[in-house]
Amino acid sequence: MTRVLVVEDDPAIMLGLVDNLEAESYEVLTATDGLAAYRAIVDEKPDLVILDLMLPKQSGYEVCRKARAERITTPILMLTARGEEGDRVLGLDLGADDYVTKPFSMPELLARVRALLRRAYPANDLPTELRLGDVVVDFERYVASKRGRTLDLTPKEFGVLRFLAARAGAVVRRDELLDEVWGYNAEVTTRTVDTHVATLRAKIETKASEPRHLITVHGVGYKLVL
Amino acid sequence: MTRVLVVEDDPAIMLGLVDNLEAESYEVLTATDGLAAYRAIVDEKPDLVILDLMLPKQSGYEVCRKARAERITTPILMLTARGEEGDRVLGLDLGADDYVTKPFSMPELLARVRALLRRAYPANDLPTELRLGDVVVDFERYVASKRGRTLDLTPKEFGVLRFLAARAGAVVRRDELLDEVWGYNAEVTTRTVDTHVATLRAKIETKASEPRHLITVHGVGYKLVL
DNA sequence: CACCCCTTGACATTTCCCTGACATTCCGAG
DNA sequence: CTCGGAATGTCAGGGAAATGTCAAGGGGTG
Repeated sequence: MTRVLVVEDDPAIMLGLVDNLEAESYEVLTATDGLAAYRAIVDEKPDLVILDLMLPKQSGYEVCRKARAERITTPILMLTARGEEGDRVLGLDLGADDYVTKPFSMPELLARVRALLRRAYPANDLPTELRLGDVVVDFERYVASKRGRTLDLTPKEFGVLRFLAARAGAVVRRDELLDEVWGYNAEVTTRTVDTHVATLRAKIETKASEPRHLITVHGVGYKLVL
Repeated sequence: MTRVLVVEDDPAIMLGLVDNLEAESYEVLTATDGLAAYRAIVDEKPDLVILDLMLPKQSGYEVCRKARAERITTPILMLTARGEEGDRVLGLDLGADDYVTKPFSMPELLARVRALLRRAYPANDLPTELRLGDVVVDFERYVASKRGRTLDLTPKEFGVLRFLAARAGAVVRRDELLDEVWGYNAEVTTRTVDTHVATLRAKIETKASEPRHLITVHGVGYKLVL
């Protein structure tokens, strides 16, 4: 079962979080100050951490920084209050993978938790390999080739291709791609997705102007046809 | 018809909410204090509650907690003011399903209402597939074919067809189609619907002048006959 | 510093949507 | 049954919106 560590000193918020996370059938661990949080991360190795920024003894981003310094890659979702605007950027810099500002809506937070888990542990529903005609992509090793020739794909291109492959055949909207590949609060235009699809086409399609695999569905998004 | 309970003590905000909700053709109930709100939730069993946080007699927070304690699962959308972001507001996860902060944008609020209702009552969902004689439509892949030959349908055509399919056999009025397919505040003539039905007929009917599936019900709307 | 990747903006191109005009059909009144 | 008005069918053009394309610039990294 997926284990989530919640670090929060406000009892009311803590209660809400625990209830809702348990309702989604996560196993929930708790901590109410920074030092305990860090110990829990190290000792319990949760699958995900929800970390309040303002904490007794040691702030959330201290915890975050320390964990990252120790090469702990557990995904961290930071909770920030509205006034702490500048901090949120800092939090992301220090290694948090996403953040939400308080007061937050529970459905949104749960959605982000799911998204983070999906991105961090892709083994579950993302493919490790893809074959498209004469193109072979190995998502684990980040290697791709076409007729034996190496294809240089960028990380984002791998990400886009992989997510499209996970839903092969179905249409994926641009904002879904942004949420999953770029992260939930990437401040990026949906047009960026188009460019990446374009460069992907240039690399994997035989004729980029007449794509046979990376298909545009006007007004909706893209789909990958095997 | 969907019934929405609005709990708000400020007459101006109340009026705006009621007007807009009724314009979206919800049936609107009202209450102006916490006690009346709780009674209304229990007695009237609305499909959704829009609940102001600061209320006379009993706060929205209290109402929410009491309702949840009684295992009432009606979706609750909490209204909070910007200044009220004390601990109590932050604790709203004790049962509210979503919140918006005042001042809020009406389109956003309406969007959240729709989202909550969709999540809470996923009953009359849209079909993912449709078979009409020799026509097959896959709404997920956005693919349609007739006797194996690909049919090029536009997004709006998919939308119209899908909604008609959801109510297969029943007559759907033009304004219903506009609301569902085009969106609630689309500024479009009902005649536009006719055009799209016409193009759909040209594509999926064997003889467009004698439709066997997309049937006109004079003076009312259209219906899809399987 | 040089390189790579990402992002964005401008511009070109494609696709689709809406409207208006006219033709046709439907339905109720007489 | 016939007629007239209203509703619907049909069609094509203007224009908006979505997407394709390309190049330039910024930020990070080695």
